[in-house]
Amino acid sequence: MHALKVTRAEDFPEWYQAVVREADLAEQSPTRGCMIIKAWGMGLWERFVAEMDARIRATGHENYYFPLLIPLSFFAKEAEHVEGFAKEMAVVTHHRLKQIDNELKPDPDAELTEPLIIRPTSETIIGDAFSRWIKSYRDLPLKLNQWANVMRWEMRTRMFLRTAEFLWQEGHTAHVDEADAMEETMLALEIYRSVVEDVMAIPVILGEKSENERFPGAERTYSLEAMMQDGKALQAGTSHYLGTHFAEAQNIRYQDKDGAMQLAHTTSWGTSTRLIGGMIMVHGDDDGLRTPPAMAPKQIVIVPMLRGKPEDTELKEYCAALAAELNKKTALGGAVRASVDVKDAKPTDKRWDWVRRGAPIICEIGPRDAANGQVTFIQRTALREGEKVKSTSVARADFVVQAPALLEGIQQQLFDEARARLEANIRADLNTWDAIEAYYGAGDDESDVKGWARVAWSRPSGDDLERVTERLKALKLTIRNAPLQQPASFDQCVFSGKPGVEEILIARAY
RNA sequence: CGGGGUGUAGCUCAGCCUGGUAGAGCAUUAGCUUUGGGAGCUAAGGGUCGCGAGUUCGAAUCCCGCCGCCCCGACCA
Repeated sequence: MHALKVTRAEDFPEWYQAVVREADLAEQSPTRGCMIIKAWGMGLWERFVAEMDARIRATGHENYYFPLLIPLSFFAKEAEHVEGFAKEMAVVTHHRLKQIDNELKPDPDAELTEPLIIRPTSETIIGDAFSRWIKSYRDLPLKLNQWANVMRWEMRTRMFLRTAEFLWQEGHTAHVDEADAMEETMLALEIYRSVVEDVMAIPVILGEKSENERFPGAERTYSLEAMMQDGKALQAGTSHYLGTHFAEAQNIRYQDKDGAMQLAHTTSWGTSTRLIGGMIMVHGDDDGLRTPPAMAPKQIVIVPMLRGKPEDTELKEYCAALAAELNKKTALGGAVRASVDVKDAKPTDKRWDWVRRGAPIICEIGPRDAANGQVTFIQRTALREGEKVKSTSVARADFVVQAPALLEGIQQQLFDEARARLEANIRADLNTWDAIEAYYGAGDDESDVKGWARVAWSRPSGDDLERVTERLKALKLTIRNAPLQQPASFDQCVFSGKPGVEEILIARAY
């Protein structure tokens, strides 16, 4: 018997929805395509923010805040950028409501002279500020970051993975030249790798996006690609070298040491609440989420087995003291996060609530444990032994000493499991188009996992690239990225038979 | 935005074909029993059946329109 009614094997999308709901992560809101992020889900996001923000600051960036609303005219400046976002922008046109025919409607007399766009990303308004702030080479590099909500009017939304409104972090920087800006682009990618792999325990492959998958207005786009348990890829973060495109469009110029005017080279990079969805699909099991300890808002949850009897008081004290002792310990680079679940609910219900949320360690302390000075716990990543829930009892002092190593072990275990899955599901032997078609085209049974393929190609451009993506689309495949780590020599291009110049990852994707 | 599905109690769903003003299980509340582990018995509360218009003496049920959600597609840093 599992804690969720749907298993991954039965129906992966249904299972995903069940985890979001049952683990108390988020729920659908009355506003179309938007979600209410609940305490455990928000706690995960806050852990992400803490870890990401620390790394962004440590590398010389500072946080700013720009407006939610952007003048429409700002978007008209960078042609590709507008084209990329025009179809999904929410527009504010009025500043007042009025009762008309018994209905509240925008007041026709209160139309804005210039409509405002709810930001889908902030390149334009930040670029505008850059153009005023940057005058001299001494003003560069300018490295800033913003934590914000953005809105993109998506046709098809999915909790965390693609919502109309989402929370994210967007870094924006300006540099004297390409070399400096490229260094920054790769630095951002490394910051992302560190948080996604070391904190979220999600193994990723870093690489460059193909021409057709680039951010609108970017010169080069790099991504982190993660593999979900159904074999699909999820873009876990992107970093863009914008060249001088935005500098030209928005007049971001500086005077160099010789007094000559130069265009700044800019970058932008972002990660979002989408990663929470990725974490669910990488680490979840049929009992709910398995939260990596470094991400868990509560790493150790203590459930006292209260019986409504006099000894309850002593039991509560024992548990509170245990939590306090654990909180003095250090694990995964920070203080251990342990707390007692004092909610007035049945202990077994509380246990399963925490199992579904994926608390790494759940302690269940009864009067006998308190009397014997011991701790009985279950480990989320080793929940069952056969059909039964596996619990372990150890002396309290030993548990406190071992807890940090236990948490670190769970963190490592989750990462190793995910990495083994990633490596096992990348085919490197599909070196002809026929082989690709045979593999991905055959028996479209949704239940068998079809992972990624790593293939050589001749890096076509323009119409040739268009034809390649059409062929891939027929198999529901997309080009994910060209991994940074490339072999010394290449097979023939699987699409054209020409000499290969690069290897790319192709996969079905979210 | 196209195709398919779906919307009935907090949750999972039955009822709809063959109209007669609402059901089950779980959850909730109360009482009793139980107590090293997703307890048992008894009782109670809870729904303008997604929204709107229509046919009808009468609509959860039939007709029309709209909306949300889920899946596939298109689209998508």
